[in-house]
Amino acid sequence: MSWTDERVETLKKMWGEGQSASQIAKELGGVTRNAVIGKVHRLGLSNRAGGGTTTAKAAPKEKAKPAPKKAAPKKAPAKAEKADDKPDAAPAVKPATPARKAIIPAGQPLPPQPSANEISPEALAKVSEIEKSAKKLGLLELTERTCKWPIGDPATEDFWFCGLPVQAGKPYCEAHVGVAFQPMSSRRDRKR
DNA sequence: CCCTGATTCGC
DNA sequence: GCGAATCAGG
Repeated sequence: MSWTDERVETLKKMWGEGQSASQIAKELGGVTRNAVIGKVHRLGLSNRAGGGTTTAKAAPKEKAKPAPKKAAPKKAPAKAEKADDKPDAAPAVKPATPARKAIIPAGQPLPPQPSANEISPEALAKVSEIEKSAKKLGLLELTERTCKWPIGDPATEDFWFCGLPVQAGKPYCEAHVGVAFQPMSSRRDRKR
C-alpha cells in the first residue's frame, strides 16, 4: 500500500481528531501503526496541532542513545556531532503571536476538550455501557491488568468485577477510571 | 500485559 | 519516502 492522496488525507483528518495511530492504521488498512506514525512525522504534523495537547513528552533533548548493550549490529550511529549548541530551552510557551495556521476548517466535530469535570453524566453512561460487556470476572480471575471495578452487590450472587482490560497502571478500565477518580466534588455543599 | 507516540536507520 | 525495530512511558 502506498500513501495515496486519499489515505494521507484520512491520516491527517484522523490524526487531527486525536485518533491514535493504531486506530488510524486499522482504518486505513494495510499499514501498521508504525507506518502511520512514521508518515505523521514525515508530514511534519508530529504534534497534535493547537497548543500541544495530548502527549507532550518527547522532549527534543539530547536523545540519549546510551551504550548499545549488545554489539548492536544495526545501530552504528556514534554521531557525536552537535556543532551548534544552543542553550537549549527553546521555550515554546505561550504563543503570543502565533496564528500560524488555524486548523479546524469549518464543521469540526468538537475536538475532545477536557475541562472542568464533575462526574460527567457521560462517564456514568459510559460505565453502564461497558458494564454490559464486562467479563464478569470472579475475584480469583482478576489480574494486574483487569479492571477491578466491582459490579453488583457483594452480598449477593450478582457480584463480579468488570474485568475489562485496563490501560495504564490504573486499576480500572478507562471508563471506570473516569468515575473512580473524581477530582473533587462531594466536598461541596456539606452545608449545615 | 496492554497500550501510546517517538526515533532511528536500512531499505 | 517508507516502515520495522526499537525506545520510552502510562
